[in-house]
Amino acid sequence: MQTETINSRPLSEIPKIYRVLSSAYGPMGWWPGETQTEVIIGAILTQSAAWTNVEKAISNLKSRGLLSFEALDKAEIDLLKSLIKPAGYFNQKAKKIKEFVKFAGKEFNFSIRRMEREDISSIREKLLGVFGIGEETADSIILYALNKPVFVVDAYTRRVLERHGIVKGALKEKYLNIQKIFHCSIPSTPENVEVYNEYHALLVNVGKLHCRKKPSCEGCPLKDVF
DNA sequence: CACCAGGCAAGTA
DNA sequence: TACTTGCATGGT
Repeated sequence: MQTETINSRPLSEIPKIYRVLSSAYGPMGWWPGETQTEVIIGAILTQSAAWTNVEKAISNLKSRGLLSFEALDKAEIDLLKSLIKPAGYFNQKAKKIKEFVKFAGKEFNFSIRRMEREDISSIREKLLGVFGIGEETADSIILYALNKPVFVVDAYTRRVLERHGIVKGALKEKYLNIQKIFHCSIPSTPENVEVYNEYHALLVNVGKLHCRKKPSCEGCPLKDVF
């Protein structure tokens, strides 16, 4: 047994936040994506981009039949750039997608099934070795595409924890340390995949509504709870 | 007009 | 290790 408290607050506040947000907003239905491959490509495209713009890019790819690893691997990179343009950073992201599918081919013979057979720490390490895949994107792929229990930490997660005084210095804290707080409170087991999925979506949602620069805490379900 | 969105890599000190 | 900067479109 290790960390029982976070800044002198009981660890049980993590699941409590989840309960409050869940009853306030209900099922969020993340991640939007018809296939596992689409979720993975979406995870790369959504890096520092608005989801509405990512949808346009994915729609463009889909209409050209470019949502399979094999097709993406064969496609001209300039075509790829033109199709994903709405998602922004298209030069960077086209290269990232190319590097990812090359990795998927070499390491897993373009098979998501083979990718799923890896255990979490192994696949996470491999993903982090791919150009363009950082910690959040790697964990998003593992959770939302491969359905394995890792908690995704993003900027909103940090802002919410910071704003409500749950974790002081959350904005600066290392990714794995923030993640550990959630893993210690809600164990990384297959039964909790749905909880991790929903929890991350709920944090992004409440963050968007109430945790931007201008404090608009009015109506926030977490107001006066912590 | 300014600001920012479900980050990351590369460069600098 | 700890900052800083470039990457780019589209909505508010």
